[in-house]
Amino acid sequence: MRFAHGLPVGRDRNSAETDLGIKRTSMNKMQQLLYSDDTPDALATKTADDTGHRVSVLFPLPLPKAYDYLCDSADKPPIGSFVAAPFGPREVVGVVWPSDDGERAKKKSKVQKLKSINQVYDAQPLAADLVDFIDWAAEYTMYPKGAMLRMVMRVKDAFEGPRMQTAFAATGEKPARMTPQREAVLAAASTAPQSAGQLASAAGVSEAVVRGLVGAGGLLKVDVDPDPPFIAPDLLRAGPMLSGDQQYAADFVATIIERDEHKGILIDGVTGSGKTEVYFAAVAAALSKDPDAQALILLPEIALTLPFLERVEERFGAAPAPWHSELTGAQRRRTWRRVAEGQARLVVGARSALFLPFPKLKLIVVDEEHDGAYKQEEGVIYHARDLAVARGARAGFPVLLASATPSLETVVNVDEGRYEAVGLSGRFNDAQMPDISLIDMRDDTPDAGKWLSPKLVEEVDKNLSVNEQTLLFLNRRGYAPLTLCRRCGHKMTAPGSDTMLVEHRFENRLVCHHTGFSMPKPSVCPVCKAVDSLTACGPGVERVAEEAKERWPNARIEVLSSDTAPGPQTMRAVLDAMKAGEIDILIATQVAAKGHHFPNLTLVGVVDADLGLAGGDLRAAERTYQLLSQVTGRAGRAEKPGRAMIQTYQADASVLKALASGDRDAFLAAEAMGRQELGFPPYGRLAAVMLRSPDEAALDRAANAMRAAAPLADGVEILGPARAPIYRLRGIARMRLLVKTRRNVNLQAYLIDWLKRTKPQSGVRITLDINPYSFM
DNA sequence: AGCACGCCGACT
DNA sequence: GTCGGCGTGCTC
Repeated sequence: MRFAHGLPVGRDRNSAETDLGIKRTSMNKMQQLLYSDDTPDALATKTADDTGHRVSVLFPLPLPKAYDYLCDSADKPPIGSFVAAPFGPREVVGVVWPSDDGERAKKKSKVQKLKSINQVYDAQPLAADLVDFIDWAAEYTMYPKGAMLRMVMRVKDAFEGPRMQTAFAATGEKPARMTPQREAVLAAASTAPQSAGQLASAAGVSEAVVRGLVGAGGLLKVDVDPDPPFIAPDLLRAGPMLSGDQQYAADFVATIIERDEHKGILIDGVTGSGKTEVYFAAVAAALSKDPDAQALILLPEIALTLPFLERVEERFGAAPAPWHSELTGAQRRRTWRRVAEGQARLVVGARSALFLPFPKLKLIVVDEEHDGAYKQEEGVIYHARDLAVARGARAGFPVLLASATPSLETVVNVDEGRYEAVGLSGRFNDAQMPDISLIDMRDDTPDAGKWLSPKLVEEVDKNLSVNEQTLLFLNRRGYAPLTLCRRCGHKMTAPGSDTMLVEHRFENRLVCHHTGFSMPKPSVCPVCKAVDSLTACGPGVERVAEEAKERWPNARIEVLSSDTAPGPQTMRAVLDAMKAGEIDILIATQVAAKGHHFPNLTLVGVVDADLGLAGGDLRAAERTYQLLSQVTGRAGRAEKPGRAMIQTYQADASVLKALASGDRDAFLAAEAMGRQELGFPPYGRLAAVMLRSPDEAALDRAANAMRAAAPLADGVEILGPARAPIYRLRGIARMRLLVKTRRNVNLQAYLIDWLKRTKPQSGVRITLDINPYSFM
């Protein structure tokens, strides 16, 4: 794929088809199903209104279908309404759902007594496109519909509307008897209504004074909404001047928004090329078009920082509604409610923001679309970028994917004409791309117990001598990734897990990065009892920092990783110090790779480029390219191009050669060819079937039985079962089967058929991961 | 997800 | 003889 910069690439095709399109399944028609063409097919969203006062209700529980209830036919709640209904021995809040016609037909033959709905909530019903999306996403990911609905309803009781809080507002009248205390309270209340406690503390008096003023007529009791509305984005506010490329891209996107149709659109441009301004313009266009329209900007969790929110505020004169894992309960409720009302028009959020109850979503932007953080790996497993595209395709609005290093999936979608693409060239302020070179560690070997090659050391020396900053990148937290007994060879692992304990020397502890387990570093080997025999093997950032401090005793050296000892504020402080030029050498994990601009950083050293290539899952090379391209891109500034040195023992690896030559498109083409030959995504479909059990023998039996039960089908290949790379985790053993199919096979239908033929084994749990990214 | 039903160990 | 462990199954 090559982009003529400023020109849209990709044949025009009207189809809103994505790779995610799947057919509704009908169990006994396997042949038809398995080889059906891929066009997505509208799921039934129409109301089967023939049955008067009967409604289906879906509960936010891991249940695959909705349940039928009676209701007063006079005020039958529309689809999407929140209702409370008796369910088993208790009452549960659910959502009125489209009834499944097939299910209904079955039931009509049976006499069935239905219970009645208890209550219909006053809240705005969920939008039809969200209901449709939940149905589709459940079918695609193979999770029960109710589990998907739970993603929408995770904010407890938010649909009940505001729990009004009592506040006191100044009436404007002064009671006859005034005191200094009363004056102070009235002064505090004159700005905005506040609670008795707030007024009392603002005035430095007791709450008795506040209550007294109510009786005396100076204050009035009012109910206030505890969730203040969001300030509307100012759509007329002028953004910065756009470059020619940016303007072209913005206009191109605006045309598609104007046409009100779905398109996946890749915004392709290096860091600093101004992708953000292009999609800000798109947001403005989408929101201007319709006064009720809403837009969502998705970011990988890690990029969702205060600086980004401030940038949005600067552009639109108002902070967006935020959505991420760090929000407090109250903040979460505020965003959820205001989004549901349509009041919050611009949301900036992490992947789960996709499940907010937008009544009129008209645009989704997926920034850093290649980022692995979009893949939810726990609970309901889904890929937010893929679901975002599917949501836009089904609801008929555009979805923008922005990246400097787009995923192969997206690039192939562009090449095959399913997505559009606009390219941005050049860096802001004419900053140059860094000069990247490889250091072959076989020729340029560091001394024993050291990790920096002579060449890299020499470059750092040069940089120090001209007072420019250096970033040494190593994607490994802690001091050493492996702790080994020199006498008996025992490797320290977490209890019940096949995970190595990582030494963290700041805290003098051994830590498991997978389970969270940690222990003080023992002085005796737990197996052979040898004293002081435990040895640190391999480097982490702390160890490289130790080496750097030894080598450059006069340089200002800092370590930065997600667990830099004293706490999260430290991270901010280190980043600020780096920006301010108060650090000469920063040794960091990937937390430093994203979204920070260090003006005096001119040298980036990648300590171990081979780290991400080990293990060899299908996306290892791609991820390495993306990560290292981002990290090395940190080097350089307007007046002076930066340089990056990549240490590797695999200097012939095509990924690294492509990085050094800057030929991204050649790398992608080679990578695509490799995937195509093997039939891996995006040229084939892949699903992981994971089995877990505390009982290893039972797990083995179950996995083999499952393999044996796999139906033969043309274009379907079963791989495994194989033990997970981390076989035991927290006392649970895990095995995996992979299903690889041709692209025209309905993978979900195959899996349903397979699972039907598999006897459930007691104590063995099965989870499915459609299009897996993690193979741990 | 809850919650009940149901079938095997250590207690009044 | 009961209290209670959590495996299995159901909820319109």
